Amino acid sequence: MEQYNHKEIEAKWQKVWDKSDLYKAIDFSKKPKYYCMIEFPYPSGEGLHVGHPRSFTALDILARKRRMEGYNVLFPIGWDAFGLPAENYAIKTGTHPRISTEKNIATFTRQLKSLGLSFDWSREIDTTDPNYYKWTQWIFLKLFEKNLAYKTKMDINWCTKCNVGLANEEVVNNLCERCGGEVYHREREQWMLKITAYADRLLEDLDKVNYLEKIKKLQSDWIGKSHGAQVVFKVMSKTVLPKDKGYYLPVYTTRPDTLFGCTYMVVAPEHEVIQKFVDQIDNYDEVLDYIEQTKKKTEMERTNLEKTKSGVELHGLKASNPVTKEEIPIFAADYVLATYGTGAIMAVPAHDQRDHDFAKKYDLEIKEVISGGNVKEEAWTGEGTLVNSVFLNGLNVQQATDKMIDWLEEKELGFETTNYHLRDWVFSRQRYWGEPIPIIICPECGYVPVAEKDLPVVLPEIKNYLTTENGDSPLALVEDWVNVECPKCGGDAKRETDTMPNWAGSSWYFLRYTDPHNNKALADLKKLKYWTPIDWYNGGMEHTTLHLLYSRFWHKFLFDIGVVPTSEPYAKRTSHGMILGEDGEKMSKSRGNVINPDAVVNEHGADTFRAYEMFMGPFDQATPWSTQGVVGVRRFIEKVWQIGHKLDDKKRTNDDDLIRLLNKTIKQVTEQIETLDLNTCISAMMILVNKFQEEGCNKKIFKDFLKILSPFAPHICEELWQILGHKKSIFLEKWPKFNPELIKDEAIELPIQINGKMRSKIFITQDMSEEEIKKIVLADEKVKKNLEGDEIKKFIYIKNKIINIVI
RNA sequence: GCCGAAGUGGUGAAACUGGUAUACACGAAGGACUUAAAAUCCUUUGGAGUUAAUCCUCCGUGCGGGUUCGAGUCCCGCCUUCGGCACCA
Repeated sequence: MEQYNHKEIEAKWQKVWDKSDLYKAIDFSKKPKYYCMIEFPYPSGEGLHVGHPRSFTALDILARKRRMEGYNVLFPIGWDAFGLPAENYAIKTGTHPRISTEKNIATFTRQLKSLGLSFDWSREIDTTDPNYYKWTQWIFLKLFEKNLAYKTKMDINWCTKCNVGLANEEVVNNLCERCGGEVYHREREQWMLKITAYADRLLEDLDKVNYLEKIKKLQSDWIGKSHGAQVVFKVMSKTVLPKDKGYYLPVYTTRPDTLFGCTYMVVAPEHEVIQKFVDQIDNYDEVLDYIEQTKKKTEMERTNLEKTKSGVELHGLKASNPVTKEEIPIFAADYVLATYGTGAIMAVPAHDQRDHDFAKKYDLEIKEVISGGNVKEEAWTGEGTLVNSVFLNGLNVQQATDKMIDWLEEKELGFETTNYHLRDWVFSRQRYWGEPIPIIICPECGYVPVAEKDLPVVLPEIKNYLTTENGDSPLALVEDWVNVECPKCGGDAKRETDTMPNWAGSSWYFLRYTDPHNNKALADLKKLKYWTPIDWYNGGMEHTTLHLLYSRFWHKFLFDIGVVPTSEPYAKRTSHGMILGEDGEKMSKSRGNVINPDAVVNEHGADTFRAYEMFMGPFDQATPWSTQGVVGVRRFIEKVWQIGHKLDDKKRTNDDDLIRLLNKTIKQVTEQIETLDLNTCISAMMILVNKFQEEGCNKKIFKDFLKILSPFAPHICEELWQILGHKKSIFLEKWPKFNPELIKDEAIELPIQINGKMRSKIFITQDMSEEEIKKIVLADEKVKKNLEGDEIKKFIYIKNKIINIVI
C-alpha cells in the first residue's frame, strides 16, 4: 500500500472545488441561512502567519458541518489592506502601497487556497478598493451629517528628530522607533467620532448577544460606566474674591459623600484653568516646566499607581470647598488625565489611596470623614459611618451620597451624573495609506462635506510618503488634489488631507459581503435582511475590545439611519488564542521563531496542518507550536488512508462494540464542534481509528466516520469517498446522526471509595437498585479487607457514578 | 500600574453540573522486521517505597489555608506566566 500522496491529492481536489459551486452562498435560498465569519486578515508582507489558519480552519469546520446539516452558508473572505506596514515599506523602498498590497494579497490568496478553506471567493472584498472605500467615506459623511464627527485638539506623538507624527506602536520607551529621537506630545486638530453618544446602548445591548462572558466583561469594562456627581469648586485669587462671580472648576466624583474630606484639588497639567489664570499664578515658570515634562510621559506612566506621584501647586490660586467654604490649594499633577471626567478632581486623601500618597508627599491635610480605618496610615475606602461632616454625620455611605447630591442640586453647586471611561474615537491619521476623509475646508463655509455623487474621493498618486514638516499627511503636498472649489460657495477651498484609521474599513466589512458588487448602496437592504446578523464571528482575543466596539458602534448608527436591519452586528462572538513559537514566545522575525505555513503544508499536507492546529490545544488558549506534534497528526492521517484501503463488508463478532464507539464519537464530534472543543474531537477520532486498526472495519462504519472527519481533513476524505465508489462530493452528504440507544454501555464500571480513597471497582448494569449494589459492594474482597473491624458510618451512592463508604 | 486569562507527567494536553487525575498525542526506553538505517508494528513510561508477583502502600494537579463523605474543579490569601491598555491590526 502506498503512502498518502498529499501533494497530488490535495492539489487535485482544490482544483475541482475551485471550479464547483460547492461553497457558494446563494442569496434568498429557501434553505435556512447561516452566516459565519472570521476576521479578515491584514495582508502583510510576511505572508500568512500560522495563527491565521487556527481561526479560519475552526470556522471552516463549522461552515462545512452547517452545509452538511442543510444550511445555506455564507463563509466569506476579504482583505483589511490599509495600514501602517505597507506605508512604512513605501517610505523605505519607494514602492507604492498599492503595488505591495496587491502582491501580498496574491500571496495570501495562494496560501489560503492551499489549505482547502471553503470560502466563497466570489464575494472577496478589499478595503483599499475605491469601490469599497467609497462606502466607508459615505458612512463618514452620514456620521458628519448627524453631528457624530467633529474636529478638536488632541495630543499626538511627535518625533522631534524626524519631524513626523508617530503611532503609539512606533514609540518605544518614549523614543522614536525609527531614529531613536525624543518623542513628545504635540497638539493637533483631529477628527473625532462621538462613540460616547452610544456608550449606554453599547453596554446595555450586550444582554442581547451571545458573546463569551469574558468578552462581554472586556467590553463593559472598556466602556466603564460609573455613577457619581459633578461638583463645582469656585477658583479664587488675589483679584477674584469669594463674593465675586468668577470661575467655577467642575470635577467629577464617584464619592460625593466624602466632600467634607476634600482638602485640596488637582487638575491635569493640560487643564484650561492654568491658561485662564496665567497672570495670577506666582510660580508660573515652575508650572510651565512641569507641563513640558508631562508631554514626554505616556499615559501609562502617568497613571501608574505604584509610582510616586509628582505635582506642582498653583501658587496664588485657591479653591473654595463648596460645603465647608474652606480655602484649599490647587495642584497640577500628571496622574490626573485631561481626557477623563472633567480633567480635574477633588482630592480626599483620607479615602482615596492615590490622593493619600500625594498628600503624604506634599504634607497636606488628611481629614477623616468615614470611620472604620486608620487614615493616618492609609486611605479607608470601605464602608463606615460619616463623621466630621456636619449634616451627614451618622449616615452610611449610600445615605450620605444621596443626601449630598440633594444638597448640591438644591444649592446649584452640582448634580448627579454618570461618567464613562470610554472616550471619543480619534479618527484622523496624518498618513497616506488610508481612506481620505471626504471633507472640504472652506475659509468661508467651514467644513463642507463632499457631495455623495463625487464619492469616492480617490487617493492620488504621490512620490513622497513622509508626513510634512508641520505634521500634515503627505497628501497636503499634492496641490492639484488639495485645491478645490468649495461645493457650497464656489470659492477657493482645500481638501481635508487627514485619512481614516485602519479601523474604518473593518467596522462595516461584514455588511459588504452580503452584496459585494453593489454600486448604489453599501449593500441592498433585502440582502442584509436575509443574511444578517452574523450568526458566528470568530477572531483574535486581542481584537475583542477596540475592533468589536467600533464596529458595533457603526452598526448601531447605521441601524438608526435605516441602512441595516439589526441593532447588533454579531449574534455570537468567540475568540481564539495565539499560536506561539516553539520556544513559547510570541512569533517574530527578530526572535527567529516564525513557522512558515507553506513549509508545513508542503511537507505534511494541508489536512495534517489543519488537523494539527485543531489538535494542539484548547482553541481559546495560547499554545506553542510543536514540529514533533505535527508528525503525530500526520501519522493519524496516514492510518486513515491505510484503513480506507483495507475495508470489507464482513460482519464481526465485535461489531456492536465498534458501532457503539462510532456513535459515541459522532455524538462527541457533533457536539464539540459547536463548543469549539476541536482538540478533543480529534482525539476521539484517533481513538476510533486506533480501534479500526486493531480490529478491522467495514465500509458502512467507515463511511460515517469519513463524514465526521471531512470538515477537519477535507482532501483525504473527499478522495477516499470517491475511492469508495461515490460520484458526488462528500460535502453534499448529510451530517450523520447518532443513535442515543446505541451509546449506552451495557455494563457500568463503578468505583468504590473508602473515606474518599479509591479502593476497588465493580461492574453493574443500568437499572440495578441501590440495595442490590450495596450487597455486591460489601461482598467485594478488597472492600471486605479494608473494612475489617470498622463500623460503616455512611454509605454514599451517586447513581451510576461512584460509591463512598465512610468508616 | 489597571483590566482580563492561565498554571496538571520529560512535552502539548484530557477530566461533563464537585465523583476512578493524567484520555489522546509527542518524546524516551526496550523489542520485532531489516545486512543496516528510515518507515511501520508491539511493550513500558507521574514519583517514592515494597514484593516471588504487573500484589500492595504512600505521595502527587503553582504555594498556604478552608468548605465537603469526596476538591484539578468551590471559597479566602499569595506566587508566577501570558494578552490588552485607545495612532499595530
